[in-house]
Amino acid sequence: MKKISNESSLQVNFSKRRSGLFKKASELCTLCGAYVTLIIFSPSEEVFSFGHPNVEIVIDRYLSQDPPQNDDIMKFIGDNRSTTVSELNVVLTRIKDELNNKKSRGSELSQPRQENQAQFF
Amino acid sequence: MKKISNESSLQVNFSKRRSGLFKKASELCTLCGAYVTLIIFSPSEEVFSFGHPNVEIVIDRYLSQDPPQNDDIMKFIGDNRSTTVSELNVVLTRIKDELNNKKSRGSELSQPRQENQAQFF
DNA sequence: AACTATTTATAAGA
DNA sequence: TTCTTATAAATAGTT
Repeated sequence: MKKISNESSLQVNFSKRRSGLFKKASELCTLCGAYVTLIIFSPSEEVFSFGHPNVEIVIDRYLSQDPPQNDDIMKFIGDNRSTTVSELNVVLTRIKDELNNKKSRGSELSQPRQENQAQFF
Repeated sequence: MKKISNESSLQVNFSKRRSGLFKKASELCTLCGAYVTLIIFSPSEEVFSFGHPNVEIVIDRYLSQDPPQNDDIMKFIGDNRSTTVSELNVVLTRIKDELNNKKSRGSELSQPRQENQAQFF
């Protein structure tokens, strides 16, 4: 699985998959009572978001985890039955970036978390 | 579509759908080069997260939108081909909570956004 | 956890 | 874009 090169089919594909993702996210809330937030930026910087009960509450809860749970990534890998190599690459990229972030992080938002997380690495 | 009452089938269902959602989120990143974050809290408070390039970057970008785009919810509704009544309820709940949040909001994290958003309501 | 019948999502084309 | 439809994938229920 690789990035779609054709511009117009990328646009169509993005639109369809975005819809599908939001639908499944809301179904997970309804079916299981989960708290979920999903934020998507298109390649052209458009933002689309969903949150239950709302985006900010889930973000707040995520950022104020004490101590932060870093095993969530592992849970994802372990649970994903049919993960392909290229999908795992996405996850590995995330882990790499995550590790880099421990060392140099700039935004005001992330700052408060830095001290907490530092203990874990 | 309604919340699953049976505890063990809820657990199984949550596990399967969570995997599916993470897989689709990572596929959207790979296929379309989108920036995505997905945060899920299970009913038992476990947290699962995914982000590309990572969770914090997408959150930062979402929270620092200036001006914040409030039409994202409408885009979701307009785009979702086969949205059912119960799924729309989830969205409407979000809108309601969002509106409530404009009036009373407490957390440090959300505070900076409050002024920006107030102009929109 | 594995199997499978069924439903749903998606890609490609009109 | 929207609609159609063949194919692929996800899911629910079962064992």
